[in-house]
Amino acid sequence: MTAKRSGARSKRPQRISQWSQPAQEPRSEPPLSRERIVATAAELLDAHGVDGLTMRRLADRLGSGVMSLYWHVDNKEDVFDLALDAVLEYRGSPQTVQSQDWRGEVVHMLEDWRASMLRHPWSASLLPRRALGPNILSRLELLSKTLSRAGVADADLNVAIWSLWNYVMGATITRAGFDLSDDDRAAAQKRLEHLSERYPTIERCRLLLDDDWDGAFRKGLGFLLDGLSPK
Amino acid sequence: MTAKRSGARSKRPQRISQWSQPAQEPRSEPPLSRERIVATAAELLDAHGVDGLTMRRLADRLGSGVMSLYWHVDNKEDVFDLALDAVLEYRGSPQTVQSQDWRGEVVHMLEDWRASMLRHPWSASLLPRRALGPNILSRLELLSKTLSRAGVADADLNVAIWSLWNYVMGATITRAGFDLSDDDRAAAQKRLEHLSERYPTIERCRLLLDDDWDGAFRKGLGFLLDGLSPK
DNA sequence: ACCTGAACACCGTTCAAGT
DNA sequence: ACCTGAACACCGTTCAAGT
Repeated sequence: MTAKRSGARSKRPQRISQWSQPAQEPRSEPPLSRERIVATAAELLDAHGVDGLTMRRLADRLGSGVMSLYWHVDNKEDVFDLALDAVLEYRGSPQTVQSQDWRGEVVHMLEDWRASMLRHPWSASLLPRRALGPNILSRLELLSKTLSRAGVADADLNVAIWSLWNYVMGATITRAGFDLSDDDRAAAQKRLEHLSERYPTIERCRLLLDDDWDGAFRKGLGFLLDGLSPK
Repeated sequence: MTAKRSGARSKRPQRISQWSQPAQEPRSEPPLSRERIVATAAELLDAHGVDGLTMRRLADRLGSGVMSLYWHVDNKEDVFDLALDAVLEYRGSPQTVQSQDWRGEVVHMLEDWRASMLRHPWSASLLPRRALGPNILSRLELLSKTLSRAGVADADLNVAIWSLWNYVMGATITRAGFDLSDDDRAAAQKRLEHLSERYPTIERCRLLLDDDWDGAFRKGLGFLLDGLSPK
């Protein structure tokens, strides 16, 4: 259904006659597969960002013709969907013991969620309008189960889940977007200085200069969980 | 600096000789301007979505050559940045009286923020990696001022602001993304039914079918504000 | 079942030039 | 100061065909 990241198997065919291969690509490629396509797409996205992913480049890197991709994949949108979900595979504690510390569990899960996406910043900018892949659904399921066990009533569960989801997605997108060059930072700073009479409060609390993103994420999540906690 | 939405002035030149105009576009266009470009871009985005905005189509609709746009605008990215900020102009209560109900004020501001973006769903998908335009900064400034007046200490202000921002942006992006056709909804539903043994909790609380987005937004925001309230 | 090249209908932007 | 057309180096995808 989606990239299971089974790793490209290295069962390479290896039948190269000495001269028929025109000294182009000595490495013989394993056969094309959905998994290889998605993994390579993620590499390309890591290296060149969202705009750097091109069906032609993807095919190039896979050593195939462009149109070969379309046998395994519907279209470029499909590649994006699969790449996003692939990055979100959850490798949490395999057998969660019935812990008493549900808050700690939730915080851990959501910090991992955010960290997984920030490792591949393009995933944040892919979030809008993308479908919920199986890995995302798994994470949502685990979150739901934990909250439910913690005593959140079914009637409140949806609000709790969406609130946490919203918070995490907003934080991740924002953080990924602000992970700019120092030049950009300096420019923003300069603009703010110049306009400090227009945005005095922002200027005073140095909103745009605070770079303790991780701390702010944890603290705000704490506040949200305070509000969500079953009474 | 950015689109002030001053409205296209209608000081149209009006010097059309009867035959030199080859019966193409009878309407004589007002001169090109940053404002007109941004306003027209927003129209195009409303009508055809993010992928529907093309420099060529934009120029067409403005009755100019493509390259004329580049005199007023750096590039396509620039157009996106300007369009996003243009949609976020805040027309709130002009002279806020020193209200006692800071919570009500914050809720109103953030609901308006979300509503403004949902009126133009493309704005949500434009959020990642976009710069903070003057209208966004104004909204952040107003939010900061209100929280500060409400008694949030400067030391906690950044966390409070970013938490609320994250929540609103996450909620807006999610909601805009889920505003799909009924077909998509039905498909998601079907997939979930089929996989209900894999995602039992999600299935049980009908997470993906609950469509009281506004209510969920308000409730979750309430929880977050509970946590953020100065003690 | 899987892969391919040619072709189509587009893109954003550079450049050298016009007024 | 403002606008332009031609040209460049790309795109994603259809199609008819190959093995």
